[in-house]
Amino acid sequence: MVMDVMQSESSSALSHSDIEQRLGGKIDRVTIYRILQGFCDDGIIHKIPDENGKTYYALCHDCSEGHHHDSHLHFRCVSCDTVSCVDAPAPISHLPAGYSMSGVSCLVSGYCPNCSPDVVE
Amino acid sequence: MVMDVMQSESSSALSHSDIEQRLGGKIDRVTIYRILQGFCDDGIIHKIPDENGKTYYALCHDCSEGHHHDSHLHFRCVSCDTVSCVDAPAPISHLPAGYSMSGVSCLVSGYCPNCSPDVVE
DNA sequence: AATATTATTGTAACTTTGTAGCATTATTGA
DNA sequence: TCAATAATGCTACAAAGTTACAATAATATT
Repeated sequence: MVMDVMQSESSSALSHSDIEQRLGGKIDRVTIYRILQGFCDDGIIHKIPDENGKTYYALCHDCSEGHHHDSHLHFRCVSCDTVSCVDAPAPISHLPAGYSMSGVSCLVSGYCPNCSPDVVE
Repeated sequence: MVMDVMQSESSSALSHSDIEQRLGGKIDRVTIYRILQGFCDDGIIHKIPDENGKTYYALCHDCSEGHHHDSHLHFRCVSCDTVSCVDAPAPISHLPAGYSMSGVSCLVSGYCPNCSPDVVE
């Protein structure tokens, strides 16, 4: 059921309370946490903390069994205020000497295609 | 006093509770929040949410009055578990068509120079 | 089929983080 | 000195997670 909710809104990431609301109390708060935790462990969904520490969860179309990339972009639209996965490569060019990289989590803010000034015209 | 604490540990970012501890109860919890908030507004420190939504605060050496860059890297060392600012440029190369960017917050995980396998040898 | 075992869920309590409101104390200015 | 403004402390509150344990459901075993 949790997966259904997430797929129904596949383009944007949902917070725990979003999911809870959409399930209308049919599944307990704690159970939802556990299920999301499980999905994360299995690499089925991404956990995305925003600038204020609020966390969102999103399915990733690119990520399937075996092929899971942790280091890709997440995007928050400052207009429609949705968070989503963006199909873009790991963005780090090079780090200063001495640093090695094992993962990246990156949240970009701006206008999404729907809310982009061009489109709104 | 809050600034003193942050400068004394200038290389790594501190959480609110870190700061609270180091002040040993001399300043109230809420006041610390307010001071950190103020520093953030003034662009003196950075607010850095980690992968788990826990937020850290860090001085940035590069950022001074007037010259404040929001879009730069933060780094968490998976070994010594410290969070810090990294002197690297805004890392986003290019976004898919339709997206526009106004800000980036990026947290890289890996080994810091101190904990790097080479150094530990 | 009946029972034991294991995994999932629900429930309540608790911790942590952050915020809001208001009284109290410092600071500044006239 | 005394009013006005700002900064601090304190209490209470809300939201987000976690933990522990009881209750249900699902599997397995005989």
